[in-house]
Amino acid sequence: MTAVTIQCCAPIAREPLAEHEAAELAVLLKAVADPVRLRLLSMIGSHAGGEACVCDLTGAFDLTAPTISHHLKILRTAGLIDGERRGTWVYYRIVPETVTRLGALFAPLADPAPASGAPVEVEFVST
Amino acid sequence: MTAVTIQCCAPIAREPLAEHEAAELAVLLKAVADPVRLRLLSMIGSHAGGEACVCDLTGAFDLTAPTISHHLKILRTAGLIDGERRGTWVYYRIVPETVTRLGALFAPLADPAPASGAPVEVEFVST
DNA sequence: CCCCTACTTCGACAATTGTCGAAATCATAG
DNA sequence: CTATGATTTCGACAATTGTCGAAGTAGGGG
Repeated sequence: MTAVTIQCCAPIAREPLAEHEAAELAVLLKAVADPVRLRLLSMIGSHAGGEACVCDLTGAFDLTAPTISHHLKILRTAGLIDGERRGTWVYYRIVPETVTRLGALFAPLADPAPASGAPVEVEFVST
Repeated sequence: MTAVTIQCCAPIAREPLAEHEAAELAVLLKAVADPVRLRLLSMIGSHAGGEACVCDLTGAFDLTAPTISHHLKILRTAGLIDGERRGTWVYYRIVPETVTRLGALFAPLADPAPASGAPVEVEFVST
């Protein structure tokens, strides 16, 4: 099952999110909004070779295999990771595009007009 | 105003998240992982003057005032917005440090790992 | 072939969450 | 002081979610 690759939405504080954009993003965010899944994601991403098999992951948790599998499925469905079976083991790796998209959503809030594709600089507005 | 950067946690794919870090971040992410709250956040952030009163927000939803208030409370408790009462109305504004912190979590993943398997290509998806 | 290990799917259950209506609080106007 | 409008708190309820054990699929080795 391969996931949807959606791309949309300027940084969250730039302009009001449309209803359907918000709904889409919420699915993605719900997928990361869990301690177990956050750790799974970071374990997979930082694992040597950029991938980890389920057997590398389950040991780190006090949870049963079905539960870990359930969380991995949610991450996969959201398009955050991608799994591949090689022989006995199933290997997961991060889908960088999706993670990057999340990063862009919460990009530093700047004044509404850096115009071109130039990098955005952080600027805090003082009250 | 000084640009405070709250630090916790390198980008998610950099190193395994500690259990308590994951728990903490999950609270923050749960706060944004809802369509209504995402829209609230973006409406507040992109509103003229950088702030919006509750009365500016409720009209955009098909929800009752108590429900909007509930969502605002969750955002506030998570440290994503800050509210201030001025006369009859309550004004909310974004707390940029917290939003920035989320952005840093999903910062573009650099070189994932010492080549041991297939390399991961980092691609930037822009809107 | 049968078994064993790795992983996923299924069905059930308790805990959490989003929503509402009713009632409370808070500030201004009369 | 009372009335009115803006917002929050409270209590209840249905829907969603995280977890488990049991059973299913897939691959490798005797």
